[in-house]
Amino acid sequence: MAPGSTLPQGLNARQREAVLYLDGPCLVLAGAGSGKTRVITQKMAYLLRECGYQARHVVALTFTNKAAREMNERVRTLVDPRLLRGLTVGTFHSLGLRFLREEYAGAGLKRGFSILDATDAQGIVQELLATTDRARLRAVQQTISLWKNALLDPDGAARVAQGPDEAEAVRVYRSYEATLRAYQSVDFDDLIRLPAQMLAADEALRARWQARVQYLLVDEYQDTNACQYQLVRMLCGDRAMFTAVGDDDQAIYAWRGATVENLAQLARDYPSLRLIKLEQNYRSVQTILEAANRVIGHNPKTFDKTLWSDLGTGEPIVVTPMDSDLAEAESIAMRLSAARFERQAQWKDFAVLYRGNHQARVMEQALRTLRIPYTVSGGQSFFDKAEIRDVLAWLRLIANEDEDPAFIRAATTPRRGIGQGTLQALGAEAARRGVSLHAVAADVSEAVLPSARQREAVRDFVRLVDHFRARASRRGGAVPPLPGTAVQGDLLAFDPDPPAFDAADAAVGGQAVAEATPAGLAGAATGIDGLRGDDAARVLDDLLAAMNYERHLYDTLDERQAQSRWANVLELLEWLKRKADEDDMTLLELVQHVALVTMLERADDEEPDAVKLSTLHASKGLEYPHVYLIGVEEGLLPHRGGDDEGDVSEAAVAARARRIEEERRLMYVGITRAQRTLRISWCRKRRRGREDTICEPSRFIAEMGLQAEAPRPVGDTDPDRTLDRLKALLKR
DNA sequence: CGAAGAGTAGTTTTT
DNA sequence: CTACTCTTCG
Repeated sequence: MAPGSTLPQGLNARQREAVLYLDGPCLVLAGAGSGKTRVITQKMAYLLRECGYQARHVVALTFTNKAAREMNERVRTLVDPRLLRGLTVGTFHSLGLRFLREEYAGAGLKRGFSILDATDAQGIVQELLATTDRARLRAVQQTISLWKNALLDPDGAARVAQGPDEAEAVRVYRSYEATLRAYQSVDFDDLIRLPAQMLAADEALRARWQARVQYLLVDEYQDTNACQYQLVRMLCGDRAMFTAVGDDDQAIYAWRGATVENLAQLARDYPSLRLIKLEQNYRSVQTILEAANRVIGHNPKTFDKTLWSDLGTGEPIVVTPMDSDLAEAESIAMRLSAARFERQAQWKDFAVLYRGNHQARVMEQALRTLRIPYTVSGGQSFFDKAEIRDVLAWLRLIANEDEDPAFIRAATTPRRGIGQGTLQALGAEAARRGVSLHAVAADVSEAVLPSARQREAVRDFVRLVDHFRARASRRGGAVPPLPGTAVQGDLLAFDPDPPAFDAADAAVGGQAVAEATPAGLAGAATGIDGLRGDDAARVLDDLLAAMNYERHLYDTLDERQAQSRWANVLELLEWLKRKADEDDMTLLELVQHVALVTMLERADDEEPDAVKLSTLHASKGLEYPHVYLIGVEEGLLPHRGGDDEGDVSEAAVAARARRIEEERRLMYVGITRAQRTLRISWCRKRRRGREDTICEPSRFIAEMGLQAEAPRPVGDTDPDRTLDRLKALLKR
């Protein structure tokens, strides 16, 4: 589109209103498929091109990297690149990280603080709880996370905690926070909580950031939690120049602290809030929308909203009972083949959606036997793979030597003579002195480790780590600084205004209050953060060589696995080098960032022609011509929650009802992914653990109020004949 | 200390 | 069925 053409374009009246409204706070209730991304991107374009907003003053927040990426791409097609410099389109978490990168001192953090992912955090909780009971571990971690997201500190949590389990969780919460601080680390929740709290507490800080964020757009607003809401409010201030876009019917993240009430709360906090509803759906045929409307009609409504479309009636929705999950998968695989042929469609026109990740397994198997190409969404992320964590542990340790989890991982993989016993001894001493493992290891004494052999192993390891730390700190052949030397320089990749920070405060214990003086940054690229560009690439290669990691892989695994893992490591290296270069980030900044990133970036070349397998959660925001919704049974969808079945107390009943409502919204999300056809299946029998269980069809199927379709399994003969042909083919 | 083997438990959703 | 954990042995 030629810059200078009039915006907005190709919008309906409501969408247009949402884009043009700039007189104050604005809430857009955008039903599924009603073009909300279009509204946000067009509004950004409008702000930048027509209203004279500078890009660096406009911030758009999303929940997922995927959404952020998509928005970025779409806005790039609308606006001249020169006007986009400094524009922020990112997740809440990445904004929080950016904030902390500048304001770390105010949070009591050092510059090279680490971000612990869920796995790291779980390790800490496990240690504190001294249990390996998986369920209990998850429960406690979850509870702590919910408290954090509700802006409750351990004292606050103690006030609301009930029962012995929660009392214990409070205890763990307290130690957990102390541990994070000792590691100079933050977890995912802190990335939002800390900025929100700091902004609330410090007026000058608030003023500075409010000057920076002059217009804020928030996507998926129904999924915000108390922290995120607070952050939004603090960033907007009384000026309240923001647009929030959301859909209460698609709120599916209550389990991680999101509160739909934030939608209604917005109207209370901002009486001048302009409410705009988008109800025209551009995605689905009427049959599908009607079913979706009927299902969601069973939920109590905050905002009334009825989707409609003019895309025609469409084919009826088909519900099929299956004998087992295996039969379901095989049947769907065959149907997919048949349907692709009959409809002259592509594989990527089909999606199979399910409640839980584990359901993908059976489906994958069935697709593989029929040689149907597929991609699975979610699953374990690239950065969760063992080999990736192994390498990253080293980098993290170099960036932040206080981070014990990284120390432990790096010290023990590959094996280098440091095992349980050694670590225990180091750990005990570290606890006694209140310092990190690295600090103990750096000058390990005979009193701590009696065995000379162990001491030698530890010393070798520390030498290696320190070697790379020195390399990382060195610039142009200068002498490496001593350990503990203050880190200088504040090079930010994002070019924010004004450079909110000077550098020297790190030298005095990190608590110095920052003055908003424009920092003289010339020649400040010393210190550990200075590692960038070509240096980064060289150090990475050397580090990997020093780790002897490839050898380790081939020693411990069979050829095939070792090969694939090594390939992953190389890919990580390439990615790190490329990113460091592209985003002009230092390697160690990048290492921080990695916890937040999924490697979607490589999928951007072109998406392959493959059937999409996805959880319902991960499917939000996407659309497919033909959707198969599988495992639609009581107990799975709605998922049966905790074990408060017998509990008839008012609170428990209410909690159960709310859970069902959320599951219903999940069903709604699933239905509204479909553009043209929707097939739903459920299993009479399902393997659960070691036993088969009998299943009932989900109540949501009845709630769709479909035309009383006769429960004939051979309802459509044509595809079935194709199925038989395929079966015969397979036999041979 | 570490590797190989046997047993056992596990299945919601994600930044 | 698998992936992970705990145990035992070298």
